[in-house]
Amino acid sequence: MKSRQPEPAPYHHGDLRRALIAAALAMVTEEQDWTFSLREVARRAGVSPSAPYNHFTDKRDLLAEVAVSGFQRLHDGLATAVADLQNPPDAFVACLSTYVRLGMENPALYRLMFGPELTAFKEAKRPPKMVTAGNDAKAILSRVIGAGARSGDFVSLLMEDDKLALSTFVAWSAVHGLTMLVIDNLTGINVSAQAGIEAAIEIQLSGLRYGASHALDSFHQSQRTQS
Amino acid sequence: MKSRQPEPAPYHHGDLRRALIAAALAMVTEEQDWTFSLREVARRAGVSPSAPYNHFTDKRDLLAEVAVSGFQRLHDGLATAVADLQNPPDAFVACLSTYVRLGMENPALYRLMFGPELTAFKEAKRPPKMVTAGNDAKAILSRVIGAGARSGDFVSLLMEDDKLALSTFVAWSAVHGLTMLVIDNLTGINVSAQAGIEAAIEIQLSGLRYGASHALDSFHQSQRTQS
DNA sequence: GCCCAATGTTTACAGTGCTCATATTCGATG
DNA sequence: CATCGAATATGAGCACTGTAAACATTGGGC
Repeated sequence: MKSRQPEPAPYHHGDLRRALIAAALAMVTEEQDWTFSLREVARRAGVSPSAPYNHFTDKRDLLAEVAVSGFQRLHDGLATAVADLQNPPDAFVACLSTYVRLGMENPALYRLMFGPELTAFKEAKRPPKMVTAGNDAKAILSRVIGAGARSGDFVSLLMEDDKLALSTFVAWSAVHGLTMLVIDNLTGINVSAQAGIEAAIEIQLSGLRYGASHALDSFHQSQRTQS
Repeated sequence: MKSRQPEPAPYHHGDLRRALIAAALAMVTEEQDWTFSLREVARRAGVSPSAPYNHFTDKRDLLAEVAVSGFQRLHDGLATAVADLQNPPDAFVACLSTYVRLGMENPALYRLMFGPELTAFKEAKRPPKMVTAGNDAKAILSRVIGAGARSGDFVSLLMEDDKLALSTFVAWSAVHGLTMLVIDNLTGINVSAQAGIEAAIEIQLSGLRYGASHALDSFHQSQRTQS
């Protein structure tokens, strides 16, 4: 009996690669865990246990692709968050809070993106796709900080490229650690997490406004002496 | 031959529990990975594959114990780092840089301590031993910040308990994120990592000195209105 | 129409975490 | 000192895993 639907599930699935990534992403999201078996992903996509090996070398390879879509989601979220904000400090705050919010919405995906499974074990290099996807997201934050420097909201020192990169790195690492501690329930403060998060973001903002000058300057010097 | 240590002689084939923890810790350190099999740990300790189950309910349970010793190592490292420093800002910087250094020295152990495997998957609660071990380490940082507030090096607002807790949380999350990005090779800055780390720490210090006032104040307000 | 490469299936293997019944030993008790 | 129970170690075994290899089925270019 022929199916009336356009896809009669033939021998060749058609677009298996994408289907497997989608299935794995869904499973990570639903179970908040990626210890499921590759066989189960295949089952969910309706193919045999070893079919995925035609499209991915590893289970890791599949999960890396899931992580890439996580980075894309992060990038898009940040982009829309700052789209309508002309004021750089506002955009900066929006950036950071969006970042934390996305992490809280799907902790397992966030952990997959930054966790050790795909990151830095042994000699295994982190898949380049993940690197560029992450850089794309980070670039948004960097642009916001740069705009703030030019507008005079942040210290003007940040207009220099290397200082901007350093400052972005610092802000990124701060919000990264913040997100990690929050989704790992390690805040250790007995107040509304939201209030704590907002305060933490404010402190980062203060750093860009006033406090960073001395630190960036000493960085400048250390770079000269060390070369 | 009686053991010289005060520890009462354990049981019949040796002190297996401790031996297994030590073996696992050594393997994590050597291989920078904890995907080894529980059977291999047992092999290394010279016992049968299922012997560990008399002392640990899970492989996770064993790894949790390894993480606990990691936290103890962190605690001891921080304690000795700040031991001889009377000046709070110096102690603060020593704290943070020691933290990052320890993380870099044994990335796999650090990732095990904070990683998702033992942390927050599903309903599995993080082992209480790990929680207290982590809190012990954090307490050192908190004491340093408190001392700085009383000495006048940091904003005096931090003498209040809740502000101190929040501020500790912020500093902790910042250095946590910093360490993570560094050991994951995600810094994205093309300068000496050491210089970047020092600058990042300086920026955190600036926050405590000057910039935190406004943020902590708004936190104060938000806490009142939300309660 | 035919052939090849791409894609999917089946079978198989070594290794895993973990359970359970069994064997061994230790330390307290009679 | 003999004995007994609890603690501890062993071995076989189960369900499952990731992955490889040989085979089957297809679609697109000649």
